[in-house]
Order: sequence, then C-alpha cells, then structure tokens
Amino acid sequence: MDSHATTGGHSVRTRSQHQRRKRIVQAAAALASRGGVEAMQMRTVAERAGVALGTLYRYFPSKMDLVVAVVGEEIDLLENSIERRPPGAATPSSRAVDVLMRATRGLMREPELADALIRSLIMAEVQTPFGDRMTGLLLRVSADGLTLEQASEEQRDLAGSLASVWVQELLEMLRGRRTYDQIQRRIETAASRLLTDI
Amino acid sequence: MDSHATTGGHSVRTRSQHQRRKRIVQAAAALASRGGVEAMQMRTVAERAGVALGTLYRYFPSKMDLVVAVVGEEIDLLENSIERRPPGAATPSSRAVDVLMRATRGLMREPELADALIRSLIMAEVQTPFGDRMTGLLLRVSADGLTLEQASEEQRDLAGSLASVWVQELLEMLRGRRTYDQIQRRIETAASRLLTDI
DNA sequence: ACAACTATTAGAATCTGTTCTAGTTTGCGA
DNA sequence: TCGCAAACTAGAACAGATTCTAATAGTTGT
Repeated sequence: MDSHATTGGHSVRTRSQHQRRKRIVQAAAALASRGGVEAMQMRTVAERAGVALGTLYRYFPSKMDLVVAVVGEEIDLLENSIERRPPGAATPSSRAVDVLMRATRGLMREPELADALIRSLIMAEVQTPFGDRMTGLLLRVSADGLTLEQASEEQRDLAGSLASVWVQELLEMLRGRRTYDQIQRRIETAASRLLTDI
Repeated sequence: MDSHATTGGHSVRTRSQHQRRKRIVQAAAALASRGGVEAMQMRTVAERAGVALGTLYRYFPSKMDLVVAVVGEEIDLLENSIERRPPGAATPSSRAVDVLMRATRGLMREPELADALIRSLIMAEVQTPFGDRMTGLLLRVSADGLTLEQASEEQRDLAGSLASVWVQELLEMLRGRRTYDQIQRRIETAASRLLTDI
C-alpha cells in the first residue's frame, strides 16, 4: 500500500544513512547465516549494527522487510556473477538451467540462511520482488536480453513457471527430500519443455 | 525431531480426549475461516474449545501443528470431491487444468482458510503428503490412471512441476497479485507445455 | 480401595516482534 | 549563526506465542 524508502535504497539522504542501512543489512545477514531467522532478532540486529531499535524500525518497518533486503543482496550477487560470467550454453533452456543451478549452489553454501530466507519470503504477506527478479533474470539469459517489460505475456508466464518450479525444488531440498542432482534433472526437464521456442 | 501423536489422530487414548481434540480443531477452523491465522490466537482457540492453554499445547505443540490439522480436514474434502467427479476433457493437459482450477475455486471460497492452508503446507518442516497427492492426482487424470509408482521418472517430474506452478500461483493469488483468470491462463500455458506427449 | 501416574486447569512468567515516549543530535535553509 | 524539522537514542510498554508452576481431577493396575 505504502511505498517506503527502506527497501529500494532510493531517496536516501545522507552518506551516513546509506552506511547505516548497509551496516544493518550486514548485521542481519551475519546473524541469519548462522542461526537462521530466529537468531536474527531485531534487538540483536540493532545492537550489532550499533543502532537503536527504533532506528532499525525506521529503516525496516518489519522484520520481513529486513529479510527481503538481505535476499536482495543475495540476488545482487547472483546478477553480478552472471554479468561477470554469462552462461555460454547454446540453447535458451540450457542457459536458464545454468543460471538456476548456479543460484542453487550459491544458496546451498549457506543452508541456514537459504532456509530462513526462502521460507520467510514465501510466508510474506506482502509482495516481494523475489519472483519477479528471478523471472527477469531467466528471460534475460534465455530470450536474448529481453526485459520483463518487453516480454510477451506468454514469455513471462513460461519464465515465471520455471522460477516457480525452481523455488519449490529448493524447498524440497531444504526439507531434505532432494539432492542437488535430482534438482538439476527436474529443472532440466521442466526447462526443456517450458523454454523451447520461447 | 520428534513425532507427536497430535497431528495424526492415532494413539488417542480416551473418548473424551478424542472429543477434546475435535473441539479444538473445530474452534480453530471457525476462527481461521473468518479472520485468518491472526484471528486464530492460541488463547482464543483454547477459550472457545473450553480447554486450558496448557492443554491446547499438549495436543498441538505449536500453532503450526494446529493449522496443519485444520488444513488436513480441508484437503480430504478437496480430494474426495475431485475423485467423485473426475474431469471429462479430451486432452491430458486440459484434464489437468480442469482439476487444478476446480481445486482453485474450492480454495477461493474461503480465502482466509486457504491462505493458512497453503502457507502451512509449504512451511511444514516435516513431509506432508500434499505435493505427492497432488502430483498423483494430476498423473491419474492426465496419463490414463497412472499411479505415482507406475509412472516414469520423467512423468513424475513433469506432473510435479505443474503442481509446483499451481502452488506458486495460489500463493500469488493470496497475496492479491493474481486474478482467477490470470491463474487459469498461466496454468493452461504451463500444462500445455509440460503435459503434451506425456 | 489405594497408590502411582497422567491429564487438566488457572494463571503467572518468558520471549520476541512491534509500538510508543521523551529527550537529544544533526542537517540545512533563512 | 539561528531555528526548525527530521533523524536518532534509550528504554518502557504492549501483544501474542510459548513455557512453567502448583494444584486438582481422572485413570489404571493391584
């Protein structure tokens, strides 16, 4: 309903505010990467970031907003990684698989963090940019640099569906019901159907 | 870690305990079907069920366990209904779409409850038979009565992927980001790709 | 019937997210 | 520089989930 300046990072006034925000997110990520969301308590985050609890709530109106910010950084890392080393495979679908499995490996490196973030995002009442960003990423690598806005509805549907499958597979993995190889096979199967002739 | 007797309903000792459990679940469902999970406060549930808070926690060690129990009853209804009236469309993919959209309409009738249902299933630490049951249902209607065990790995992957897409679309709907028609279009698009020549 | 054990109860206590209050500091335009 | 609005701080207060306690009621085996 309301658009805060907190999650976007725009409309930040001073340098110190920018740094404060950064310290908060870093403190949150550090805590979450060990004990998960439970360890990422608002009081503790504030303390670690050297900030009052009220200030933390000024920057992030709820704990979920903070989680979303942490996830945003993870996606930034993924996007940077893709920019540095774009997937070189021949077909759209195998490029998409490349990206998704690279993201999977990244998340597997910090399972506690991944678990906390994925579950929290799925539980979020409000819209999170997570799905859209992944969908955009998939479109970019599989449909020749297309953006979310330029894509046709069908293209967005197909890329979005693949992102959905990936998220569910991640959840299954976090439940201990999938191995990396199983995820890869399922993603490959789904991608070859969903992204052929896109 | 531990497997309680609470969610299963087995190992209930006396008749009064069985009835107590039933009253608790009914009270919880009544509260959730109006105000959603927030309205379903543990104190209130205990009060409505005429049970002490400690007793409620003896039966359901966490709020999530209670939600899962409420939701379990709803799923039974859903599956029975679908099996009583099998879809009659011509192609495998349209039969699958039929089933999924019928389930969607059923869930839309009580949005607050549906919200709790879907989220709890996704969040459940333990395995819930939900995904597998849904996948089995899709295989049955789209691949000529196939069961989960009889299907090939690829068939299970494809049906499972469609189920994943459906679950994510439901979540988007509950967040207010999808209309019924949008879901239908996306499910149709995904199904036609995933279930052709299955 | 008796003892041991388990279930239930009312209510206090704890924990953590969130809000509120009152006072202090900071940035900035006049 | 002055003054003001916004940002910040410490800490109390509040809310709802979960845990704990001490007492009572119910069940079961002998």
